[in-house]
Amino acid sequence: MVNSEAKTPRERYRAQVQAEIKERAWEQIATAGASALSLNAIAKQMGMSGPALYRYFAGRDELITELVRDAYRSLADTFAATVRTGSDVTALAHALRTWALDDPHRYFLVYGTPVPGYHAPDDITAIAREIMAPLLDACARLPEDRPATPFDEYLEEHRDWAEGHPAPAAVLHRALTFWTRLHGALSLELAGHFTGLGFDPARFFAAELHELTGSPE
Amino acid sequence: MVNSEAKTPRERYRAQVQAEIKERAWEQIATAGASALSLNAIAKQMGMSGPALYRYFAGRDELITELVRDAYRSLADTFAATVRTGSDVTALAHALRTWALDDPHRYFLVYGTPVPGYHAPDDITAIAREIMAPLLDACARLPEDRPATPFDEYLEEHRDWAEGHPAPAAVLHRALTFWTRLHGALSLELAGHFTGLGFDPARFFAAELHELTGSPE
DNA sequence: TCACCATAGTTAGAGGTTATCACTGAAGTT
DNA sequence: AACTTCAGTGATAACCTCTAACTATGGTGA
Repeated sequence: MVNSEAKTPRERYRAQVQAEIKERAWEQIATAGASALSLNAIAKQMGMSGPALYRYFAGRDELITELVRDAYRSLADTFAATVRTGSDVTALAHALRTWALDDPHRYFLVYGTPVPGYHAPDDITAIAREIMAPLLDACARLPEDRPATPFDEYLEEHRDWAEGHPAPAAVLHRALTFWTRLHGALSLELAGHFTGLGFDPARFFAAELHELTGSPE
Repeated sequence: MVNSEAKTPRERYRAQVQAEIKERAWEQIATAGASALSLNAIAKQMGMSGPALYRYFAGRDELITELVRDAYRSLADTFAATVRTGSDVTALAHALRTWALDDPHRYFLVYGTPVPGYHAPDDITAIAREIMAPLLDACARLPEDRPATPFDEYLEEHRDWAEGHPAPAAVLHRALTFWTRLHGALSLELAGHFTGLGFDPARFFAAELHELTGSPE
């Protein structure tokens, strides 16, 4: 998070303050959500006046964009670290769930309700695809024991997003459903739509995962 | 939406103003999202000063709660109307998608990122369950051609949320996955996570639906 | 018809926010 | 030692929510 490559003392100071701002911002987001993020409050917490923060971030939007970027980055790193241990798609799913439960607001910063005027910068969409890569790899290692569906064929002709990944369309399809189904279960759980329903969200998540991989529960 | 049952002229006027406030609020939400909803701006649009709105809503939170309630109500009515025509689970799914695409912000008001301090009143959770009923009915009419899973058995012992619905656990499971999977596909589509990926979200939605019902694509 | 009163809408203001501006003072550089 | 760069300041504008006190008006009971 902190750029320790900085040479001059000024750059190091700047990087450190910038990092502390982000840290406070994450605390605020974790407790009250992104919409309640207040530059003023952060400044006050850090013992300086409001406008001082504008030396470090052009405004609230830029700070949030930075946080969104960090959130994406964090998930991408988590996935990369998981796959580096030779883990399968199940481990990836649990890594996702752990990452999400670890800080639900961070999850919603990535996959939650979009801000209307906002469009993610290119480097963020690049990280989004970087997240996809380990998922595709893991899905490619799964046994292909399912009959090809019409959507598989369609996907074969619309596989731009795989960016040259050699996996067959059935694998792409599996990765896609992995993403959307686990997001469906996870986001509703995190948003509290399962509370009071009497069943354990973890078990439902596991059930969805098992149906995804085809392995017995 | 408008309470035309009002007796006195004052009540009718009041109901009408209240309805117009909500209408303007929906416009604002549609263009700038719920977080950008401004009572002041609504008042100015309606040609009156800010504090006047407090005669109609106790505050911003109450207005948003009302809008959330209306959104739930709208979805429940849409489902009820769909099921009244003797439609199956497929029609229900398309009704959901149409309803969501019709006003994405309304969808996110119901199923999107939760507001941190906010807890839905009882009558809203009641509508949420009211939404579940037609879905359970439709799923019960589907042929049961799948082997029972361990999660089915687990669900049999945790079926409080079905509220006395006679459907077997397999049906509950199906309704649950219907909900979460379609939400997963839909919410990612609405949030723009599929843009630039090259495939048609409608086709993916259809593919998920077909896998859900077991019918050929 | 007239007086009354409940209520819609007003202005003023407290306290919060983002953000810009001109300025000060200190740190690093030459 | 002089100079330049830049972090942080207070003042200010323009918003926001929400409260309080006041005015004006339309419906209603005597």
